[in-house]
Order: sequence, then structure tokens, then C-alpha cells
Amino acid sequence: MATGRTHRPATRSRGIPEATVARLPLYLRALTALSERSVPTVSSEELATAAGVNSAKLRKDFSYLGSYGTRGVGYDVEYLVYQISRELGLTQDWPVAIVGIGNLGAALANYGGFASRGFRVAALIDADPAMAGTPVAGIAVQHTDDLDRIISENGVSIGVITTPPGAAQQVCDRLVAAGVTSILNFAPTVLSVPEGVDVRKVDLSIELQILAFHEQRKAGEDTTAEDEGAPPMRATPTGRKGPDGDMPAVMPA
Amino acid sequence: MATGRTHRPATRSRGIPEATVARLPLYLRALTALSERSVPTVSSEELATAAGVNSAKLRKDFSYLGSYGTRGVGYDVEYLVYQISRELGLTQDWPVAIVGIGNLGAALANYGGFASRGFRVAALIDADPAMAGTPVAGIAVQHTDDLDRIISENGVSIGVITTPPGAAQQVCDRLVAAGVTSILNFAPTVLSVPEGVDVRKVDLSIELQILAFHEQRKAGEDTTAEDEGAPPMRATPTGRKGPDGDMPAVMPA
DNA sequence: ATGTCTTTGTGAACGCGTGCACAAAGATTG
DNA sequence: CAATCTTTGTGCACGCGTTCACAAAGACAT
Repeated sequence: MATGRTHRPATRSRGIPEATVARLPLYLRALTALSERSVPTVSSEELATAAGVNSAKLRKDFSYLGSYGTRGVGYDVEYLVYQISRELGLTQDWPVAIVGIGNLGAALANYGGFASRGFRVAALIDADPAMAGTPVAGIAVQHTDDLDRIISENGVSIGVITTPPGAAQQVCDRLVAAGVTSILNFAPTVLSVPEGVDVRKVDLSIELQILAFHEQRKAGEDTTAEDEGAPPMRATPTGRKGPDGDMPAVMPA
Repeated sequence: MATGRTHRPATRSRGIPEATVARLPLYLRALTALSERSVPTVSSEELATAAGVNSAKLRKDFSYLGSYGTRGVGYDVEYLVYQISRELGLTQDWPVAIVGIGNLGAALANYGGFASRGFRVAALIDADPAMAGTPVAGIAVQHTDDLDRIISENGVSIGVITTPPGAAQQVCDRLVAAGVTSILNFAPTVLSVPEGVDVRKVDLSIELQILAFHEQRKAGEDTTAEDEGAPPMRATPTGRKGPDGDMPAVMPA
């Protein structure tokens, strides 16, 4: 098991707050839409509405990038698109490797949004020997044994993990050893990585559970004093509780 | 276009902070793993490590749920699994409808993590008439025309949108009109929903762009005074700029 | 019973992110 | 050139979330 940090201490990267960085892609998307409609300039108010944020927040976000606006007029759309793209590093090509070509991995390989903004699916990797050579989204799947070579040859620095949870940490370790320094993890696992490696996770199950919480809360608001449901007898603090748990089996897996 | 709030003002739901709610599924997952290994009790330190968080944060999170630990011993695993499950509303069944059965939608329908924790894929909906009746993950795809009826009959309150961006808002409006109050949006679009409806978004493109930012930053750290790249001539503040933009076309779409 | 040892639960301080509100800047008009 | 109007950029205050550090609580040994 790899030992290392799991959380980056929110390093204020080059003075730009993490929260701002997370919103830049949102602004960029809205700006791109305006650009396609040949809109020359946009005010912070309009752009904020399009991006679904507060206009003051948007202005403060942009202020971290520099003074790119013109008072009394607004922001030059094309210019801003370029500045944000550059800031995000989207002016260069980012070869990406997807490891774990199951349903989700294949879907991502086919996903148009991937290739659209400078990201290029450079390799598909799977542990199943039977899949090797099979073309998915026009790219031949390669075997895990060659992972190291594939990463090096293609200069991949961003890896996407769509393996089953049991394989995720191992794949992660191998990716990192091969030189990958950014990982997008779709497996429901807490990845442990060494310092300097960034990990972002996308967890469908967690998102649903958060929604369920609010949903339950909304439903419970009607009943004034909702029935809390008889809590199951708590295991006696001392008596360790029998081996065959008589606790209600809530969740199998 | 629907008019309404886009952001919930972080309503401190029943006293449990939003940040804590977002971590509960993480704890639950770690606890479930311990439960399967028949571990009777766990300390905040151990559990925190497994979940990848600070132990003080974990204790404070649990303190919002009540005093479920035993000092000097730790937490009873089974009991805590039940309490968190109940708090998240996972003791009940949540029928989910997926709208937009393309690559991603089909992958989600097949995704095991969905069904595992009380969530059940109750319906698959697509706008393509040719898909109607086709079984995906053992469920027949139904046509968008029947959306309203499908939602009502199955008592769906959580909807998942995996349509192309252009259709997302319209689908969202229809889902909300049919009674859905929680939406998980995979389309790269800012959804506008009325008060009382929760929206969570999963955006692959945004995640990659955030990684690219940090990746670029890491790469740029080596070169002491990195070349900022000649900024393209800024559009003259007054002269509105020609219709055929001579700005470098950074991002096509 | 008394003491020791472990671990929880939480008060308090700190830092980040958000939003208000306004002065400064520039465009535009007469 | 002066006046007016629009919109940016930001100082400031507030609230949430995180983390430290420790007192209180209970288990366990003697």
C-alpha cells in the first residue's frame, strides 16, 4: 500500500485561490458560447448570470488574473477567452490515458467533451488480455503490462482511473511510478498518493447520497414532529456484541 | 427558458453543515468495509485515516449526529453504519430515472455502484424513438414523450441527466414539472431550477481543466522566469474589433 | 475504590471564501 | 472640456469550515 499524503493543503497556487480556479472553466464555457455568437464584449453582470454565479464573485475572480476589463464597457470576450485558456493551461495539448475500459471507461473514451478542450485520449489501458487490440472509440486497447511504456512514450501526465475499486490503488501507484502527476479517479476508493501528485475524484454514489439526504429532509419537513424511527438497541459499550450481528443489515455493499 | 435560482444558499440543513453531509458517504464506505471484516469498534484516528480526513474533523462531523462514541474505546461500527445510513436517508428505497441513454447514460445504468446503496434504476428515458423498447442493463428504454407519466408512476424524485448539453435545460424543466426535486446533472450546462430543487453537477471537462491548471503550474515551477508567452494584441478598448476575429482561435468548442 | 490510560467531544482561534457597497476609471454626450 | 453615466476593481465585514488542544468520560488494572 502506498504511503503518502491524501490531501493537498490547498496550496494557494500562484496567488489564485482554489475556489477561483474551479470556476474558471465555467466562465470559459460561457465565454466560448458568447464568442460563437460573435458577441464582442460582455459585462460582469451578464457573464455572471450565464455562469450561474454572483457578479461580485466573478469580478473578484478575474481580478486575480489581472485587470482585463474596461470600466463602463465590460470585458472583451475573445481576449478573456484567451487569457483564461492560457491560465488554465489549455493552450497546450494534454495527452490523457484512461485505465479500466469497462462501461464507464469506454463511455469516457467516446465522450466528446474530452477531446474538445485540448485534452486528447492518447491511450486506453485494461487488465483484461482479451481486450487487448480491441478498438474502442477508434483506439486500440492496450494491456496493463505495458502501462509504464505507454505513459512514457506518449508523455502522459494526466491519468483517468475507471477500474473496479479493488484495482484502483494499485493502478494509481503504477501510474505515479510511470510519471503521471495528475489523476482523475472514478473508482469509489480513497487514493493515497505521494506529495506533488494531484487527485480529483468523481463519485456518483456519493453525489446520489448527498441528494438523498436533502431529499429526505425535504420530505420530512411536512410532518411536524417526524417519527425518528426506533433506534436499534445500541451495542452494549462493554459487551462487544455477538459475532452474528443482530443489527439491522442496512446496506449489503 | 426556466427562471429560478441556480444556487442554494447553503441552508444549514437540520443543523448538519453541508461539508459534513458531503463527507458522511465517505465515512459510511469505510465503515462498511470494516463491517465486512467483522471489526467491532474503530477509533476516530483509524477511521479518519481510512476515509482520508483529519481525525478532529471526523469527530466534529459525528458530533453533529449525536454522541455515538465511547470514550477510551471508539465507535461501534455496526451502530454507526446504521446511524449514518439513516441520517443520509439510505434506509429507504430511492427510485432513480436516467434521461439520455447515450454512452454515458448506458454506462451509468450498468454501473454497479448505483444499485448498491438503496438507489434503484427505475426508468431509462431517451428522446430517440428508435431506442424505445431497447433493453439497456435489463431495462427497456422509454420515450421522452411519456416522461411525465413514468416519473409519476414510479414515484421518482431523483433524476439523472446525461443528455447532450442542448437538451439538458429542457429535460430538467420537464423533470421538475413532473415532480422531481433532486437532479444529478452530467451535461456541461448551468441548470436553472426553481426554489426547493437540488442540483448537483458532475462535469468531466471541468475536472480535467482544474487538473491541467495545477499540472501547468507544476511544470512551470522549474523554469525560474518562465516565458509568459507573447499576449496577443489586446482588442482596442474603443474599436470593438473586426467581425472576423483575428484573435488566436484557442478553443474551437 | 482509586489511579492510570485511552479516546471522545468541543471551546476557541484562525483562515478562506463570499457578498456588499463604493470609489475610481473610462466611455459617452452635449 | 465639463458633466453624466456605466461598469470595473476592491476594501471590508461576516460566516463557514478546519484545526488545535484539552478537559471530561469512561474502560481497565491494581
